[in-house]
Amino acid sequence: MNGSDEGAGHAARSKRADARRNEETLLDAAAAVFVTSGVEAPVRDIAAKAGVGMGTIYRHFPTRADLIIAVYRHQVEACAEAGPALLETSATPHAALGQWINLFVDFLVTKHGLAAVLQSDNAGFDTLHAYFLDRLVPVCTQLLDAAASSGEIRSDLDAYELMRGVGNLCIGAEHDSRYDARRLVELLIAGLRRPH
Amino acid sequence: MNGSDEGAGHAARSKRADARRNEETLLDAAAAVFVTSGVEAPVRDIAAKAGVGMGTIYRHFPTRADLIIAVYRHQVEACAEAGPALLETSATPHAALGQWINLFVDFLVTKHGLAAVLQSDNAGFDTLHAYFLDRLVPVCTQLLDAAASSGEIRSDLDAYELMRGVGNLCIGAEHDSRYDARRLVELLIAGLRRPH
DNA sequence: AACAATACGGAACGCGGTTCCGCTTAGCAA
DNA sequence: TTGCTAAGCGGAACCGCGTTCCGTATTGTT
Repeated sequence: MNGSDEGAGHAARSKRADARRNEETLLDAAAAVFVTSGVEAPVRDIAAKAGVGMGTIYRHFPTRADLIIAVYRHQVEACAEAGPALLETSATPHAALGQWINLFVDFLVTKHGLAAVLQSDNAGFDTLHAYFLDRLVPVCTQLLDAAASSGEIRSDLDAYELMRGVGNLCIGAEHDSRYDARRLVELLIAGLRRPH
Repeated sequence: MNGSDEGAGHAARSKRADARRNEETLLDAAAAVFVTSGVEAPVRDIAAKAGVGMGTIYRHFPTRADLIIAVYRHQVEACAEAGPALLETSATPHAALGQWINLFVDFLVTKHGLAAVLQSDNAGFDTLHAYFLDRLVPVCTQLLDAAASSGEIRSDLDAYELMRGVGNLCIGAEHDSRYDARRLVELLIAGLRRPH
């Protein structure tokens, strides 16, 4: 919808070849650094890892959010697309919801510091926040609606709130062995069940 | 147990009068700044508000955690003490647990940024983390045990995990009107209910 | 009044994000 | 091939913030 291709699909050539190469390099470097040092790693580290100067990184990715989005876009897309698929293949909508949330939690928990940054109120991360929300809330809404109309869950919680709650529960899960975000999220989903 | 009085209760004189005055002033200033700018307000702001230099603030409160603890100690104590009280006055242990968690959530949600800082993995905040945990986890354990042995809830979640989860759910609740931490915490507690 | 001990203020340092500008290089045209 | 220009690059420099350090001021005691 934006970013890598220019839309009209013909004369999409505006970037110089070295620029595109550098963007690639930066994405790889950022991905690597994110794994080892988390998504809040110093910008200089990423630039160093990529072997480029500070200017280059800021030109390609004006905010850290842009970089994070670029690095994880594929996985977020995959998660978003898994929603409808799960709805079809799962026994019940509630099961689909549970599995999809699990997917999301796994994603967040394995990305060092991402959950924290997602909920950060720092301006500059709000485009990141917005991207995740835009992409995933509709999917979650669909699953939630399906589960609600099948009568399995209460319907007084909207997808936005659920997603934020799940995201929050994932914060800090990566370096605290006593804290299992998955379990708490399960509990939360269990709490959604309509009392019967 | 530490801090303001020297324990043995006789020759408790070690601090100079101006030092004690400054400590008071700093606490008041910090409390005020925390309200307006959150618990992550620049140290300089607090020093300025108190009308003291940087050295003074660091001498009295070597880490930000110390300052935060000092400012909120009374309220944390009150919360801790409310636990056993609620257990006696409430209809069921589960109800007591719910009310106590509510108390905790209200406390966190009204302290701008405190929940976030509580879960922060920054070294330097771990004494804050530890203080909250030391003080509140035993209380929560007591409530949880009571509710578990009365058969109201499943017993496979320990107090530590619950407290962390609740704390996490409170992050960012203060400036997002679409997100109601209390509701999600309720859901979590509902999820604790033993299926019957 | 003099003198330690204690405490104070704020300059200075380090780190990390961000900007800015002089230099380099890709891509094109003659 | 050679020149030219604009796109792109590197990294020094700047800013804000946490933290340290030390010369100075204050307290309380003799």
